[in-house]
Amino acid sequence: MPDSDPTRNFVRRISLLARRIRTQFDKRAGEHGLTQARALILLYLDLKGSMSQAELAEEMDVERPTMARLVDAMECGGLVRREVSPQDRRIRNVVLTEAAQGEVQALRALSKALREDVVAGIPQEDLDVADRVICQMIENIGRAER
Amino acid sequence: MPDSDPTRNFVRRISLLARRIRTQFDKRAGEHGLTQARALILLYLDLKGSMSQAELAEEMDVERPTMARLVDAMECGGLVRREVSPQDRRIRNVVLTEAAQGEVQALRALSKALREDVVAGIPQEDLDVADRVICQMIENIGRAER
DNA sequence: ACGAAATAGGTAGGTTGCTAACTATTAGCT
DNA sequence: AGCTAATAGTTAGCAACCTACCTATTTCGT
Repeated sequence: MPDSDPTRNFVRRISLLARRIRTQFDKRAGEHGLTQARALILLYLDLKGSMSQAELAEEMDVERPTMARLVDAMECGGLVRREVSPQDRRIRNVVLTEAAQGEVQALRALSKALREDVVAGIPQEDLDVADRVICQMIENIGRAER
Repeated sequence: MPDSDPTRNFVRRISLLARRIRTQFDKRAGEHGLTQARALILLYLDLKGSMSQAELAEEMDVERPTMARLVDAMECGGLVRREVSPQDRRIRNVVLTEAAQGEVQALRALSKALREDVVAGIPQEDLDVADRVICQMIENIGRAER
């Protein structure tokens, strides 16, 4: 960790990078009436077809109320439907509407393009190291939470 | 970038790490009635004595309305005071109250301890690489915004 | 000196996170 | 069968971000 000063260190840069990427994603996805979080839900549902809110929340590493709110907004926008699960009456399975399915390819392309912008000029081995570091940090912070 | 799938990649992990760190910081700082963002402002003001909102916003890489709102909350909590600048009538210099000054050492220690938890077991050379990668990404996303 | 451009702070509204707590349902244990 | 614990979804409230836009002040160029 190059900077030990809490006002100017790695942690702040991680947060800044995450925010900037999100803002840029939102901007690019805005033409589809989507944001990063919502786009991700679309992509997950496209992959898996139908998921409960709790499954989505777990996949996306967010809490259940967050997911409920996101799904609310998307249901209002006609992008997803909630269906009662035949196996368990607590569960609301979330599925894509036809309107949403038309967006998926564009979102994949958009996401790919943004990623390419973000990693431009960075050697693959450096990316691998950074990835390992981030994963270890996530693990470390998880341990610290106990 | 090891994962090209937008539902499961480095970008998501960056966001997750930032969020987890913040949540843990908030938890630890909560005993002082503070959150990460507010603590940072305190630390900046402790370093520099008095700063305008615009300066604070720039140092912390947030937008001015965000800073205004943070300072509002802290002013309400008796942690900072706003003073009109003698040089420029637009500017509100933000200064620490005495109550806030008593928190600074504790916040530094808390911040240091959390950082140590986050980087535990990671070799310094890996941390250096990761830092370089993050900085390059921030630069890349800045370029992509234009 | 005057007008245009830039800057500082502020308002309003939107988004996405979190926690605490609650109700309803299911799973597990005795 | 009955009770407890866990799970799914929801509500409420708080926090921190962003953008668009506005007013007031200062700076800059002519």
